[in-house]
Amino acid sequence: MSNAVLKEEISPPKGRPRSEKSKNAILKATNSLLLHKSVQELSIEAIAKKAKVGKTTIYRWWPNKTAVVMDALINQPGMQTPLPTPRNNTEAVIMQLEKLIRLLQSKNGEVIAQLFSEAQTNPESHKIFENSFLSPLIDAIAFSIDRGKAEGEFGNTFDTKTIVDILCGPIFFRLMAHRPDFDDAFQESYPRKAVSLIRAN
Amino acid sequence: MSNAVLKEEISPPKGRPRSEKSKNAILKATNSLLLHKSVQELSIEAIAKKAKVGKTTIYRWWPNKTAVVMDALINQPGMQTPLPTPRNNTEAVIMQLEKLIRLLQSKNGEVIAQLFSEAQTNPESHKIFENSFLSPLIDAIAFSIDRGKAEGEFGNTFDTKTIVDILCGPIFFRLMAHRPDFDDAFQESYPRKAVSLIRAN
DNA sequence: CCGCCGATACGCTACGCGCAGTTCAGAAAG
DNA sequence: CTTTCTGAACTGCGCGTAGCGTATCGGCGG
Repeated sequence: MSNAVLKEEISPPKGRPRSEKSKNAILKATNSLLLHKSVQELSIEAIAKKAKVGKTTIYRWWPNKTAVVMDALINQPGMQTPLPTPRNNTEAVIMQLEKLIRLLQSKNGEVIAQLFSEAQTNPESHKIFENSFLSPLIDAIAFSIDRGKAEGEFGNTFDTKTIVDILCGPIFFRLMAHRPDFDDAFQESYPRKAVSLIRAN
Repeated sequence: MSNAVLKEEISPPKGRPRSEKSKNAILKATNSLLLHKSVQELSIEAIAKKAKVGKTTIYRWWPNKTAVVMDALINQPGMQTPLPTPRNNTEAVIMQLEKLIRLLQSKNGEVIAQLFSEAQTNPESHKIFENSFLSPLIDAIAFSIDRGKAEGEFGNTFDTKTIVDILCGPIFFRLMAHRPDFDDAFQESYPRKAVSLIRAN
């Protein structure tokens, strides 16, 4: 956080500084390669080659492939579009679900599904995926639900964590189990219906 | 299916028959290695070495690693325990969900999650996983739901496919996103509550 | 009934390939 | 002059394929 700034202020960086040019080249090359390859097919060597950069330069700054891809994904144009302010918590959750589905329907959705997969194998990757993607998503929805509970919009039959699972699980399940059905009709109808399920409870 | 029998009746197999001993050794070695390795870490070479079998013997009978692991998983003791006959469709679905969670809680659950992941990358693996695991599971639940709809136990707000997603999605999501919470309490409470959600609709 | 033949499976070894992850010497920035 | 970055070279592993000699089946001719 501001630690970095603080650190720089106290002790100005010694030695040669990190090359921003190389960093950008790596992220750009990664995004470019991901247009034609899956995350698993992607190799660090290919990234290094395309970015005209040594492999070491990549390994120095990222612990593994997942981290590189995650970074490339986030530092992409139009990734942080904020939501309009909702009128109530029910609507907030619906909009968050819609946003999630929209995101997963794009080319990036494929990449995210692959990162999710990678996370199943590698604990290190799991942490990165969780911290960079899953937790922010879940926390945001959980927050709206908690507030909705407090304000009487949602019932208390399920604990918040389970409600999040019930809302998000089907989205990921459909994406990963039968992607052909992950279509516009689903995006259109699912969020409202899913939320209506838990409104009463 | 019976095609195999039919084929044998028409043209009895020529040449040296497949060695059941090798087949069993391969499946056993696979299961054994999976106790300490992930599916992705598992190598065909390691299986061959442990089973004291030529690599070619494996490649001859299985198209890829996923197929071997899937086969090893199915041909495991206590894998096909039939369900007791339910009194109604609601109960049938509950029992199926309980069975699924129980299965995923065992060591096999980890392996299945990894196979699910592998399926995201490789279309070939996806087909195998779908045919051997996902489809049977989904079809069974869908059948109960359809009958439940016809008999008035369930409503028609959601189409059957979406209901299956709503019931199964959270299970896989919790397994893959935050396994620590995939515990006994979840197994105990989730199926009944989840089904109760869709009873009214 | 015996023994050979074609067909297929077997275990084994070896190969080329691609990628992971590390080492090293030197260049670049302060 | 010190610190850090950088790319090339190196090591090791596993994949998937090919070829060798051997084992085991059914069928056929003697």
